[in-house]
Amino acid sequence: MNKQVVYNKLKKSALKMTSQREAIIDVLLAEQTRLLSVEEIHQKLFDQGEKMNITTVYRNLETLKSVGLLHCTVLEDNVMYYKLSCDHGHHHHLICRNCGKIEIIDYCPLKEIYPLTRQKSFFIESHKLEVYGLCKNCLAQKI
Amino acid sequence: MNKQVVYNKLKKSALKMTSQREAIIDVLLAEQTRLLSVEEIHQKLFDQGEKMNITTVYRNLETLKSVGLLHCTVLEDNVMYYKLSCDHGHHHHLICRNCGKIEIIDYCPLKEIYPLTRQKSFFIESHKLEVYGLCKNCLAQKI
DNA sequence: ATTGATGCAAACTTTTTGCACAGAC
DNA sequence: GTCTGTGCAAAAAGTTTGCATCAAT
Repeated sequence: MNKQVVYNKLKKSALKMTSQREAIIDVLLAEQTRLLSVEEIHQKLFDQGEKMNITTVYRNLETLKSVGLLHCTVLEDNVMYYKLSCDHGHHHHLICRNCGKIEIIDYCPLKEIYPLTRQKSFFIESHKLEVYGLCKNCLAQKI
Repeated sequence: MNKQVVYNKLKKSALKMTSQREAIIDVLLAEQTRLLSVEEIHQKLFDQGEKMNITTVYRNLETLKSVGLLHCTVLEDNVMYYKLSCDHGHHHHLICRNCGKIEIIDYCPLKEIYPLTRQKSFFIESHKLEVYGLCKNCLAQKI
């Protein structure tokens, strides 16, 4: 995901580009292989001198989510985590429970699941597959 | 899952059986094919005349979870949902977004995922697969 | 008798809302 | 100029904690 894709999507949705929104998007663009909580995003912005109200962070994440630019999930700690995502290119992730690093899994279980749901007359709308554990680095540090 | 399994597990963990705990377990036993939120559990107890503080519900769910008798997950509405589960018998679910009904999927993606994580040096600890949609009944009602 | 469980109230955390004002288009 | 976005304060929602008391073992 690059800046232009995000900008085009916002433009198409008649959303304005403000300095706050741009800063939030920059943080997300810079951490595309990591899940970030609202608190982490707000803290990173703060550290970069982009001091804004956390309400603004919440509202922008909601906006980005509503136009399909953001993926989010709740991890074991019951905290919501976010990352940029494109509408197209459905995929699943490995998630490091220590550092939040994510890697794309080149596998989707849909083809296995679909036949099973047919026989149960269950209408599939979406699915989630997440694998939790430790990434190479955190494993090496024996965390 | 039946009452005896739950009771044995609690006994082994030196946990006492109180009327409140029993009522909570009964609600969970009666709804083993449905995910329930804390609010729903509390309301069902209330309707049955088992009026207890919601703090007690929270504490008991935490207790049951800590001994491995309870499975929980956060759905699209950002609400935590619970159901009884046994330690053994790992499996995944179809979840109806309308009524919360769940059905077990007779498929686990672990064998497909494991080779992929080996080549990435990712150490798997756990995984989650959930399929969301509409069950037979809710589909028939065109919800 | 001991130790875990409960009720109540208060605190805490996370997220949302209302409103006046600012700023992008 | 219009309409969306922001900051601030307050509220709401969900969950946890401290403590005195109760009750299961």
